[in-house]
Amino acid sequence: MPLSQKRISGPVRKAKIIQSAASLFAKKGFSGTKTREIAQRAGVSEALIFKHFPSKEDLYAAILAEESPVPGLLSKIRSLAEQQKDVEVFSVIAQTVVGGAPDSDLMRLILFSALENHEMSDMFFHNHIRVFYDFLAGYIQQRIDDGAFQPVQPLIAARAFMGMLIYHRLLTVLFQAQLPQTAEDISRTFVNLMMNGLKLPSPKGAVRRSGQTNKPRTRTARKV
Amino acid sequence: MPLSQKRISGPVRKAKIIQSAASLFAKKGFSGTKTREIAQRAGVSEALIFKHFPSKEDLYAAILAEESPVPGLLSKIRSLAEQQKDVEVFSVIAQTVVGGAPDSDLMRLILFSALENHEMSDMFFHNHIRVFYDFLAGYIQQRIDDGAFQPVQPLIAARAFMGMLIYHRLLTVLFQAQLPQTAEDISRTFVNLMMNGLKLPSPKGAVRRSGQTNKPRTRTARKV
DNA sequence: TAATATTGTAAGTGAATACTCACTATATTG
DNA sequence: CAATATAGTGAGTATTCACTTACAATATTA
Repeated sequence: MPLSQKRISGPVRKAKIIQSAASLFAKKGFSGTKTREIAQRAGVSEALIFKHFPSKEDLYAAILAEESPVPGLLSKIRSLAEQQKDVEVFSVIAQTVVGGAPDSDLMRLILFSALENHEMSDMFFHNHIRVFYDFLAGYIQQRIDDGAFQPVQPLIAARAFMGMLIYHRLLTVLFQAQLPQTAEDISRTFVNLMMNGLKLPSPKGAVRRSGQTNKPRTRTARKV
Repeated sequence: MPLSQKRISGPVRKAKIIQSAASLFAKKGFSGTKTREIAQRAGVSEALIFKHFPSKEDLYAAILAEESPVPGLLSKIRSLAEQQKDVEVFSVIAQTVVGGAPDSDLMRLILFSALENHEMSDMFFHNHIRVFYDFLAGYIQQRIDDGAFQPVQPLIAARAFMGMLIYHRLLTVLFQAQLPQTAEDISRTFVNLMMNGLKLPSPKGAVRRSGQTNKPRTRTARKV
C-alpha cells in the first residue's frame, strides 16, 4: 500500500462531488451553477462528474435526497411532549430554529429548489416539513382537548409558530437582517408570545374567539 | 392616423417588455430566463430588447425597481394606528397578506433576487420591508408605553407577527400548501394569537417575562 | 416632399455550457 | 505476472446564450 495513493475510491469521490456541488447549488441555484465550477471545487475533471452522475439534473436530485434536518428535532421534542411540558416543547423548537437550523446552505437549497420547482422539492415538503406540522398540530390539539390551550385551529397555530421562527431565519439568511438581541432572548420572546397567545382567556374578560367553536372537532385529514 | 398602426411607441413597448420579462424572471429566476423567451413573449425581436436595455442585468434591475406593495398598506393602517385600534391594525395587515399580497409573482421575484443576491434585493429590503417594520415596531412600542401591551421587544414582536403571515404566504406560493379554512378565518386566528400574546398578563397569575425589563428603554437605532 | 428621427429586424458572433470520446494510469485478482 | 476492473483525464462537439451589426420600415417635421 503506497503512502500517497494516487486514486481515491469511487464512493468517496462521489461524496466529495456531492458536497462541492451542494454548496454551489446553495449559493447560485441550479441554472446558476456550472459543472466546470463543481469539478474545480471537487478537484476533479469535469468528465468524472459524468462518470458518477448521468446528468447535472441527477446530481442535483442526489443532493436534495440526502439532506434532512427534521427527524433529529422531532425525536428531541417527542418525550417533552409526552410529559406535556408546553413551554419546553416550544422552547426547544424555537431555540433550534433561531439557533441556526436548518443551516444557511440547506435553507437556500430548499428555497432554490422550491422556486425552480424541482420535483424533489415537493418530496421534501411532504416527507419532512409536513411530518413536523402534523406532529406539532397534533400536540396543540391534544392540549386543547386537555383544556390547557384555547380552542384554535391547531394547524393554523402550528403554522403561526413555525412562521415566526422560519421567517426570522429567512431574514437572517437572505438579508443578513440580524436583530440586536441574543438568539436566546429572541426565542424566549417568540415562545412567550405564543404561549400567551394560546393560553385560555381569563374567565372574566371575554376575548374574541377565532373562527372555531368549542366542541371537539372531528379530525379530518390534515393539510399543512 | 392609420387604423392599424404598424409601430408602437417606445415607452409602451418598453413597458410590454418589462411586463413579459417580470413574469418570466418570477417563474425561472435570472439565470433561468433567456432573453429569447422574453422577446418571444413580448412579441418582438431579441434585438429590440437591447435597444431598450443595455443588458439583461439592466432589464432585471428595472423590474425590481418598479415593484412595491408596501406603501399602499402603510397608508391604510396609519389612520387606524392613530386611533389606537389595535385589533383593526393587525387585522388589516393580516387580511392583506393572507388575502394574497404580495402576489405570487412578486414574492417569487423578491425571493429569487435575494437568493441570487442581486444588489437590488438589498435596496428592496431597506426601502420597503424595513420601513414597514419600523412603523409596526414603533406602534407596538407606543402601545407598550401606553400600558396596553406587555413589554416585549417591539422589533421581535413585529417580526413574529409578520412571520406568521409571510410564512403562510410562502407555503402557499412555493408548495401550494393551502389550509382548509377561509382566508378570513386564518387571518382572524393569527390576529387572535398575536393580540392574546401581546396582552398584559392577568394581574394574579404571574407569567414568565421575556428578556426585557419593564423600564422604558432608550431608543437606539433599530434593526429589523 | 425631403430630411431626419424613431421603431424595428434578420442574421450573425464569440464565448460558454452540458456532455462525450478516446484514451491513460492505477489498482485488484486469478 | 497477466488479465481485468476501476479511477481518471484532455480534448473535443453540438448547442445555446447574451449581445451586435447592418440595414429596412415607418413616422415626424422643416
